Order: sequence, then structure tokens, then C-alpha cells
Amino acid sequence: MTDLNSDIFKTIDPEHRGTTSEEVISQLREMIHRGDLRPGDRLPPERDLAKMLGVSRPTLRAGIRSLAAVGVLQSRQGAGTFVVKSDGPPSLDSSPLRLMASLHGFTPSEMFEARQSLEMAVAGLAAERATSEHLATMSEEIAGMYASLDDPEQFLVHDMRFHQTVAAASGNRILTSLMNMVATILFDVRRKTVKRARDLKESAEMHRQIYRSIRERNPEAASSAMRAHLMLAQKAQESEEAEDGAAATTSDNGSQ
Amino acid sequence: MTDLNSDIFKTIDPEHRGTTSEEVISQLREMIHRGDLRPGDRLPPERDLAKMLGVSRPTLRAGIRSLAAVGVLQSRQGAGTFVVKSDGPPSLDSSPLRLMASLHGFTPSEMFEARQSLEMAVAGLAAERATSEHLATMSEEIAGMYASLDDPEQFLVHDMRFHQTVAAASGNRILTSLMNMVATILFDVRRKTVKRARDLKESAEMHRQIYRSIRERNPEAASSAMRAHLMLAQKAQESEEAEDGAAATTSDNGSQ
DNA sequence: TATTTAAATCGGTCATACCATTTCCGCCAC
DNA sequence: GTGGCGGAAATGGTATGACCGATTTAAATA
Repeated sequence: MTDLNSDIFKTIDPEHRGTTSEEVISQLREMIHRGDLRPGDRLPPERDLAKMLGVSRPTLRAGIRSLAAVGVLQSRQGAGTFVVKSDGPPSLDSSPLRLMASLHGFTPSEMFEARQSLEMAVAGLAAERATSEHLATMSEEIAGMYASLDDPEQFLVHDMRFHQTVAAASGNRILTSLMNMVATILFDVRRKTVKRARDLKESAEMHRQIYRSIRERNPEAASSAMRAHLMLAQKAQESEEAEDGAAATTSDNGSQ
Repeated sequence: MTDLNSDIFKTIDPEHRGTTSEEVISQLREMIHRGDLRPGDRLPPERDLAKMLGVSRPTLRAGIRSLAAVGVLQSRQGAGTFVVKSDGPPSLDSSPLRLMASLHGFTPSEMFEARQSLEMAVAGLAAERATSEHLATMSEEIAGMYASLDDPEQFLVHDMRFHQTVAAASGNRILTSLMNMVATILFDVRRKTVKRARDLKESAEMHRQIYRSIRERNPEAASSAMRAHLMLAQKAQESEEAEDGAAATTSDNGSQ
């Protein structure tokens, strides 16, 4: 029974004034929205900031921890607490999605499908906007793939960098972040299965087809090539896993 | 209910790789992955749980708060801490994305584009998998739109429910969650501008086109119709916002 | 039996102290 | 003068204990 209640938009009560720690979170978020805190900035020491906000240090720490959990702040013992500064594309923490996958029993194929949809979208956008630098990087990574046909681990590095470049070329950082979020969850599995991959040459060829479509500014072809590539990759991985023996590997180390 | 008094909770190893609170997070996450904690379950009281894990209560609270910040746990004063149980589709917290938008200066058009890509993807999948119930719900919502042509607020409710139904029909909960995440950020803006919307009839018609394409099991047409719908919606909203700083003619103008 | 009330439960907050790590500046040797 | 080196200061991490407020539960009363 799928219920489709319309109240999915949890209005977080801007004027909540509920718990004190929530008030702290609101204060800090407000500082970020107003621009008082910019990426890379360092927050005042907890003891001082607590006094400024008129709360105790544990309460302030609770607020800081909440924002740190979602990847906005980062605390380093002895150094201070900083607003996360991402040099490259902004990254969302994937642990929420990972836990949600456990809680609701997401299947790998469902994740693959989500990744496929996202990658197809960014591939299409990349075909419209890729700069010459992006195209050059893609070409280099493909060359790296051909040079690593006998080294699956190294091949995977170039593979990921290629997809990363395509995402960057799409010019949409939101889609890029979401894509990375999903890709991160699938990464562990990929790394395990890629060691016995046997069709690296074909994979490299498909990447080259994606690259050509992007270079020729053909969004539909790029999307389609990406779809074909990922469908094959999924198929390959599933057949690899079928050979394994169905080990319930619940390796859990994703603290990034 | 699962029995939580057994040896499920092993004490934290003295040799903790990272900080103690991170170890607590790992422990809790592991319980969820293993299925010891399932949606709706209630955690032991903090004082007890802290003793079981061999940490102090503040440290345990830090871990709980981190997981609560990403939407996995929820604490209610006086009641206890619970594993979040979502009746409908699982929902990811959108505040991380919202803060990231502030930190990196995401433009509304970038968000619109992300939403468009996600909605196109789910529309295509919905065309492949929508059940008769889904189709019936979509049809009802469209009827509700036509019945609310003179009530923009009500129209928006049916609008959102329609998109929600399409997402549910896609059968991919990850994409649905990501879509909701992005849509939530855009919601506030939409609610403000929809009050002066003037092209509701055309909007309803485009929804109907999406519905028809899904019913006819034509993924490409569904995606395409969704793209057209959202492009028009974006255009309409941008023109609305452009008028905000200028003349205040909020009359029966019917252009667009 | 139903309603009210009181006690137990439990998360939220505060204050304080101490520990672990990092940073930075002054000191000393070269 | 320069460069390494050590220690003090700064700063986040953890622990203990206490009290408050909200919630739940169950007993007591009408």
C-alpha cells in the first residue's frame, strides 16, 4: 500500500524556538546564509562562541555536531572548527543515503538505476557545455584506460576520473553531487569485482563512444552511450557476483 | 520488538582508530546495517546505552545527534530515541543541500535544471512501470488541477501530488528521494510565485500530456513532456520574479 | 468505568574538570 | 642569520554529576 501523503515537505518551523540546540543550529545557518561565515572560515573557539550565543558549551557543541554531520562544518582537535571548503565540486555526505539503503532494503539494481539516470543526465548536459579542457581530460583518462587494460585497479581509477570529468563538464554541481553520492555507495562493490574484470577493452571502447558524442555536441547520443555503458557494467557486475557465492559482506568503514 | 538486552551492544574497543564518538556512530550504524535496529525501533535510554557501549553520556549523545542530523534517528524528550520510520517513500534531509547552495552560490536555474533532469528520469521510468493505481491517482490530481484553476494555492497542492505520484510510479525510491530533496529547496520560491500564476490552464494541460505518455507506456514521450512542462514552469517563474522589483500591476494580465 | 493525578522515565541543558592534539613562538645550536 | 627543536598556549574531545522539562505510565479517585 503506497501512501502518497502530500506532507513530504517538512516545514522545519523557521520560528520554532524549540530546543536550545536547534536555536544554535539556526543561528549558525543564518550566519552562513548571510555570508558571515564563508567556506574555509574558522569559527571562534567553542568557549567564546558559546558565550556569544548565550548557551553552554555542550549545547553549542550539539549544534556544531549536527552541522558537521551533514558536511557543513568540520572540527579538528587542537586546530578549530571550520566551514568546509571544497576545492572541487561540493560533496554531500553519502552516509545518510547508505543508511537509508540499509533501513529500507534498497537493492543494488535500484542503486544502479539511479546512478544510470543521473549519469545519463550529466552526459547530456556535458555534450552541451563541455569545454576544451574537459574534453582534453576525458581523452587523457581514456588513454589511461587503454594503457591499463592489464591492471584492473588502475583502470578503475581512470574510469572514475572519466565519469568525474563528465560530471564536471555538465556544469551542474547539484547533479554532480547527487551522482557522487550514489556512486560512493556503489564503489565498494565495484572495487571488489573489478579485480576479475575481463572486458576492460570493451569498457574503454564505450567510454570512447561517450567521449565522441560529447565532443560532437550530441546530447542524445551521449546519454544513450552512457546508458549502454552502464547497463553493460551492471550486467557484468551482476554476473561476477553470481559467481561469488553470495557472501553477505557488510563491510562498514565509510568515514570520509 | 527486538531484544536489546543481549550482547548486541559490545563495548567500544580501547583501541579506537578515530575519536570515541565516531566509534559510537560506527556502532550504531552497524546495528542498523545488521538489522538489530529497525525502523520504528526505540533505542535503550541514553544512560543505559552509554554504559553498554562503555562511553560517557555526552559522547553517546554526540553520536546520536550526528545520526539524527542526517535523518536516521529522532529523539523526543521524555519518550526516547527512535529509528526513523517513514510510512511513505523514504526522505532525505534537504538541509545539507540547502546549506551547500548557500555556501557555493547555487543559482535557481541550476536547481531547476537538476530537478528537471531528475523528473525526466522518473517520468521515463514511470512510463515503464506505473500501475493502474498510480495512473488513477495521476488522473485524479489532474482533475483536481482543472477544478482549481481559480485557486493557485490549491492548484499547487495537486501539482505537487501529481509529481509525487509520478515519482512513486517510477519504482525507484532513491531517485524519488533525491527529487524530493531538490524539490524541497525550490518549494518556498514556488509557493510565493504561484499566487500570481496566470497560466494554470496550460500547466494542467501539460500535466495531462505527461499522464497520457505514461499511460501509453512511452518513456521518451513522458520524459519529453516533463521537460517541456518544467521548462515552461521555470520560464514562468523567472518572469514572475523579474516583475517583483518593477511595476506592481497585479491585475488580470493574461500574457504568457 | 472514566477521569484525574502523581510518580517514574527519559531526553535536554548546564557547569566543571581534565585529556589529547595541534599550533605557534621563543630558544638554542649550528 | 638560519634552521631545527621543545614547550607552552590554544582548542576540540571526553567524562562526571546534577537538575529541568516533557512524556509516559499507572495508581488513585470520583
